[in-house]
Formats: sequence, structure tokens, C-alpha cells
Amino acid sequence: MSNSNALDIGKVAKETGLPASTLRYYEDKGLIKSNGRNGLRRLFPNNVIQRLALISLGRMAGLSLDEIGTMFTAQGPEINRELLSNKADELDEKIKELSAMRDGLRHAAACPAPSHFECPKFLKLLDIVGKSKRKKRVKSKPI
Amino acid sequence: MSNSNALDIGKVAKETGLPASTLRYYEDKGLIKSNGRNGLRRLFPNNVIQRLALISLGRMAGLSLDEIGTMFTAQGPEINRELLSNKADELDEKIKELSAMRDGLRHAAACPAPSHFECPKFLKLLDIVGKSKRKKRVKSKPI
DNA sequence: GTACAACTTCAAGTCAACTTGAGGTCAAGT
DNA sequence: ACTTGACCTCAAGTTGACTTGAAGTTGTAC
Repeated sequence: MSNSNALDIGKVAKETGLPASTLRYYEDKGLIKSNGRNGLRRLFPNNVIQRLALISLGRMAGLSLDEIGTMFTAQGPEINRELLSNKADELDEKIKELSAMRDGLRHAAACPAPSHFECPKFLKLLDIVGKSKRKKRVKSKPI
Repeated sequence: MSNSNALDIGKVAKETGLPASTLRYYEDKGLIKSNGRNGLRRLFPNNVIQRLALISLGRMAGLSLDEIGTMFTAQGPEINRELLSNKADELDEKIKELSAMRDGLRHAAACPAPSHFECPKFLKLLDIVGKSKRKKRVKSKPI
């Protein structure tokens, strides 16, 4: 049997749910590293699974691949605690926004006013949206 | 003075914070309508401001411009209550995910373990991320 | 009456994170 | 030996929501 500490790309793909193309892309970007080759086939160390989970975590937290890359510096997959903390704060912000948004939608869906434009609550929500829009552009980021 | 029920694109831009290019783009897509022209300059009805706020609301709730477009059907800016309700549910989901994520990040940032890979809590978080990754691809959507 | 800032159109460019396609290699099972 | 399917590379395409640029027009303040 082959080295148990070496996964081919198909295994990794099955294990993580990520398509092989994505894994190659991540390797290109330097987010993961293969261990060597069997012929021309990549061999990944076992811990690539964990690392990919970490990448997923970062993506879900709204980090770009580049930001995630900076977390993986020279001495291995060491994590920048400040970056993490900042991201947690940002998430808190976003959660608050989304909660307000959800409440607004919920209300709008239930509101008996014939047109939402006759409903003061809805108008107030729109007003809030308008204001936050004016504060800063919302550059869409992945979730 | 010109008709008080007619804003030129610059006014709308200033009022909403959206660049003129975006407003033209939205008109192209049929999300807003101009009232007519003054020469070749668009004139927008006053209520375009409200409509743009509504569009912003939709965007923030994660709707695509096309989805928002379907909310504005024939008889005016009438709102699809079911769509709204569904989106509210989706937001609830997302809020839960983000909360878990935030807690994870917060913990990771504070955790005294030398490497996060030695911290059981962190490993469990990664595991959760891995599982949710396996459930469904995360196609990034705007926020 | 003229300068010019603000508008116009339309096509093309941008961004991130991938995906797809063409054309090729190769290990393993039958 | 040979088929086959999983792998390879590299360039180009995709998506959505805009932005930018070039080239032209015009309302308005002076």
C-alpha cells in the first residue's frame, strides 16, 4: 500500500468536498502545498485536510483567499490572533445588520398595510438602509 | 425653477450615495425608471429615492438584482411577501452560522493553546466547518 | 456668448474565486 | 497489451455588479 501520509487529489476532494480544480487553484495560490508527486500526480500530506478546513473557516468568516494566505506564514499554519479578533468584531457588526434586516423583512412580509410605502415601520427601515448606504459603500464580500 | 418632482441624476446620486453610473446601470436593468428627459439628461421622479432604498434593502438581505427586479412587477413596486419571508428565514440561517463562526474566531483568538491544532474546541469548530462544507457548496452571495 | 462641469452613449474592463476545455500523461486493473 | 479513468498543464471563460474610458452634447453660471 502507498504511504498513509499521502493523499492524492481525488482523496482530498472526496474528503473535503472541494473539487480537484479548486485544490489545484489553492495550491497555485500557495494556500496548500503538495508533498511531492507520484509520477505527475500530486501527493498531499494528511494535514492538508485540516488546513482546508481552516481555509473554509476563513472563507466563511469573510476572509479573502489572500487574507487567509497571510495567516499561513513562514513557520507554518500559525494563526494571527489579532486578525481573528478583528474578523470576529466585523462578524458581530454584520450579524447586527443582518438581524435588523431580517426583522425588517419579517415585518414587511407580515405588514397589513396595502402598500409597504404606507407603512411607517417599513419606511423607517428604508430610511435606515439609506443612511447606512450613505455611510459606506457595501462592497460585496463572500460569506 | 424646474419641476420639483424631477431629479437629475446628480441629485439622485448625492441623495442616495450611489454613483451615477450605478443609477444608469439600474435603469438599464429596469430596476428604476426615469420620467423623461431634459434635453438628453434623465429626470427621475422623486420616489426613485425610496425605490433605491428598497433596492439597497434587497441587496443587503442578499437578493440579486434580478431577484429584486421580480419584486417590481407590472402594478408597481409591490412586494412579494413570500419572497420576503423566505429571505428572512435565510437570513436567520446565516445569522446562526455567522454567530457560530464569530464564537469560534473569538475563541481561537483568545485560546492559550500553543497551536490551534492542539485546542479541542478549535478542532471541533473546524470539524463543523468541514461538515457544513460537505453539505452544500457555499456560493458566495453579496451582502 | 462662451466656458465648463455635468451630463450622454456604448463598449470594454475589473474583481474574486473559481470552472472549463483542449490536449496530453500515466497507473492499474483485466 | 490495452483500455480507461483519474490525473496533469495552461489558457481562457464565467458570474454579478459595477466601473471606466473615449468621444460627444448641453444646461447654466458668468
